[in-house]
Parts: sequence; structure tokens; C-alpha cells
Amino acid sequence: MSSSPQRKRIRKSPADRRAEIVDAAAAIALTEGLECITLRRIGEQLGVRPGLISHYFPAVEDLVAEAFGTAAGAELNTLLPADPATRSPTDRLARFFALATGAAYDDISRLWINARHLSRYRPALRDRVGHHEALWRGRLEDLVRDGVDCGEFRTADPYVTTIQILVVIDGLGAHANTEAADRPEVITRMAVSTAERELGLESGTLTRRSAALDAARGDAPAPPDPDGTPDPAQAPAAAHRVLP
Amino acid sequence: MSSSPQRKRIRKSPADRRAEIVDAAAAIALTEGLECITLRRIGEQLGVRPGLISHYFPAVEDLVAEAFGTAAGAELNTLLPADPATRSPTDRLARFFALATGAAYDDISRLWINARHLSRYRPALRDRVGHHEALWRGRLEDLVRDGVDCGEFRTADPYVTTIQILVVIDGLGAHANTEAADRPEVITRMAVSTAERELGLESGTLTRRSAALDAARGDAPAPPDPDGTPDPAQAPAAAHRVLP
DNA sequence: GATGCTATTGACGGCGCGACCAACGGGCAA
DNA sequence: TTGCCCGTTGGTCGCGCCGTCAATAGCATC
Repeated sequence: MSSSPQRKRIRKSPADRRAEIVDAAAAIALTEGLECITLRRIGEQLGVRPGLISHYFPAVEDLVAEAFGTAAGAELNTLLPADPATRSPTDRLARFFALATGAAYDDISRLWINARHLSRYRPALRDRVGHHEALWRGRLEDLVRDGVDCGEFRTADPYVTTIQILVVIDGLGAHANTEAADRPEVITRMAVSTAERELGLESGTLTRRSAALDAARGDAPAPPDPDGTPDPAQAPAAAHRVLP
Repeated sequence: MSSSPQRKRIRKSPADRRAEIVDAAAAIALTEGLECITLRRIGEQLGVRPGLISHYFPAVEDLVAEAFGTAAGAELNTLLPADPATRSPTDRLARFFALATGAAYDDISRLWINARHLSRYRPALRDRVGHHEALWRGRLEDLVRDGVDCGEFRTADPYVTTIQILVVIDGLGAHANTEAADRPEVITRMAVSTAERELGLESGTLTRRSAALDAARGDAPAPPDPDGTPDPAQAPAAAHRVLP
């Protein structure tokens, strides 16, 4: 019902259209993978001819990078809002782990794996990935420093601790495409445990806090609901070029 | 000098030819990526027509899976020889970390990222990746158990400890395509530190042991020297299809 | 040296992709 | 209402890929 085969052409402002394109691409990146960001695929999604996408992004690679940035940025803002709100660092960190652990985070893990691999062949994407790695690191490090400043956390080197946490998260996410679950609880909790250990928190602090937050939740900025595109179809169509 | 434009065709036994194809594919997987395993690319490498590759592997995906398996298997045998030889578990583990850390291991990290991502679209590869994850896990777990049995290591749950180590290694390797180095020493050592902590070893044990082994080295099964293909060219040619 | 099996060739069809461009026609400004 | 700018179309290249198949020619065997 969304689009009749022959729709009257709709003219939008460049800014709107561009945003629409990037959003659609980000949604596809998240659900189907960065390789599926294709002139034809995005055009179909928006009920628009492929050439139009080409018009806004003369080089598809730039759209891919942009889409990754949008998706990763949105997730980061969900997990670690730049605006600290009125919560304690411990609460914020607990919330972070609650959201960054479990199957709900799998799409994001997949996206990161996807992007880190594709970076091998796409310089523009590689830059964007590097940029967002720095963003995530910075945001988490700020949180750690806040916690240290107000006495909730204890660590000699917030920077190192931050990276340690991120390394474990990356390591846990590496299998998002291969092993679904069936991992011991201890492993699933590994990121939290690392944080608690390195921040001088009593074991269980972050998890208990997280459970409490779960109960009280409802004010969260909204979980993962990027855009339309309801179709998490797993088997797309065709090609993956190494160089465009 | 390797192949004149019009070579006399050479007829080999199916077994030999097949092995040759898989080896070439494995080498390309390691240096250029699994997406570069292409009928044409492999054929060119071997001075043979693409159709021949197709003859031995009617579905390219199977060759890709096979190539990954060969490369990953060879590396595993280098890092954790199935034949325990005459070394103590501590020595073997130290050697493992010495080889699995640093830039020399980057190609392998890249391969794993590559495979884990591509698994999303290629069932045959996904199976193979799962299989090799189990292999690596099993091999390392055996080593841990050996160490526990002979009193060198202490851990309540060898299985969990094994996975913890592997998670950290995966997390460290995740950036092989994006950030070259410039990581604090503490981070680079994170896998070793995790092992030492979880195995009840004094900090520095594995590194010192590794340095000693470095000095005495020369009998090692050979570092990373998989096959011919000397060309680590970074910018291949063209496409990557999602589904073949 | 002749014969036959089969490893190997060469050529083709079909696909999806990105890039390009001249022509069209919405919808805002005059 | 009219005119015109520019967002949008539709079609067309050329590319690299896989999969298929009859024809060719090594080479072992007799």
C-alpha cells in the first residue's frame, strides 16, 4: 500500500531528501548489512529511481560511510547520552551495560563487524569507523572520569580502563553472526565484570543497579527503533564489490 | 617469468590440483580477503582458466569455506600444535601469546573479522567458522587443562577461562583494519594479563617466559609463511556479492 | 605408436552493480 | 497565471562475477 507502481513524482528539498536517503541507508545497514546499501536498493526503499540516489551521493561509498555514521551515532546516543541527565555515573554505566549486552545489541555488533571488515577496502568508511571508535571511547571515558571525580569509581588510568571495557565488548560481539548464544553466564557478564574489577566496584554492583533501572524504566530515549524498514530478512540478493 | 601468456596445458591429478587450488585460495584469503577468492583470481594465480576452478568447486562458496579452513587451521597448528612436544604448558601458553600478539598476527585477525562478517551471508562459511572456533577453543582448553593437571595453572573452570582469553584476543584483533597501533602497552598485553590473572599466574610470568623463548627460538614450526603469493597488495579489484 | 579416459579449455548467457546524462516536470517566485 | 529552476526520471553504458557446456588435448595404458 505504500507505493503504487507508477507514482506521481514528489519533489523534496535537497536537505530533506538527503536526510531521507541517509536514514534509509542506515536502517538497511543495521538490518541487512552495509553491502546492501545499493543505488537500486535504497531507491526501491524510498520509491524513487536509483539515479536520484546517485545524484545526492555521486560515490556510493560516501553514502555507506554516512549510513554507518548515522546508525552508530544514534546507538551511541542511546547507550551513552551526551547529555548526562541527572543520573549518577554508576547508574549511567549500569544502564550502558544493560543495553549493550544481550541479543538486542546483536544488530549493532553485526554492524561493527561489518564496518570493520569493509573498512579494509573502503577508505571513506575506514575514516568514519575510526572517528566513531574515538567517539565511543571518548564518551565512555568521560563517564568513567565523572565517576572517578565523584568518588564512585576508582582507577589509576581512566583511558586504559575505558579501552579495556571496550575491548571486552568487542570481543563478545565478534560472534554475533556465528554463535547465537549458549554461552555461560560468566562469559555474558564478562564486560560488566571487567568494568567492576577495573573501576574498583564490588562485584554485582552494576548488574543489580541495572535490574533496578529495568524495573523503573520507561523514560529511556527509546531502544533500537531507527526507522521504517520492518524487514529483517536475512538473505538479501547479490554482489559485494571490493572496490567500487 | 612465471607463466608465458600461452602456456602448454599441464594435466595434474585431481587431488594435486584440488590441493593447489585450495592453497592458492587460502593464501589470497590471508593477504587480500575472502571476497577476492574468485574463479578468475585463483585461475590467474595458478596460470589456469577460471572454468577449471569451477570444475573442482561447482559452488565458489565451498572454496571460500575451504580456504578459510585451511588458513585458520594452519595458523592454529602454528600457535597451538596438537602435538604437545616436550614443553610445559606455561611455555606453550607463553609461546602462544608471543605469536598471537603484535602486528604479525594482524593478517589472521583480519581473516577472522572477514570470515565472521561474511558468515552473515554464506551458510557454508558460517559452518566452517563455527567449526574452527570450536577447534581453537578446544585446543586452548586442552592446554589449560594440561596446565591445571600438572599444577602450573589454577582455575575453577578451564572452559570459562579459555573463552575469557579468546574473547580478549578477539576484542584486541577487532581493529586490525582500522587502528594500526598506538595503543598503550597495557592494552596490548591485555590478553596475557587476562590469562595470568585467570590462571593464577604471577603477573609477567608468560611474558618473561616468552622473551626467553624468543632468545632460544629457531625450532619453531615456522612463523607465518603460508604459501607463495608474495603480493600483499592492499587494493584489489572489484565486487562483493552478498549472495552468489 | 595407437587408443581412450578425463583434465582442461574457451566461449557464452545472465545477473547486479555503479556511473553517467539528456530530457522531463513539480512547485516556488514573479 | 506564467515562467523557470532544479529535483527527478529513464535509459544506457561497461564492468566483474558465477555457472554451464561442448570441444580439445595431455598422458597413462595397452
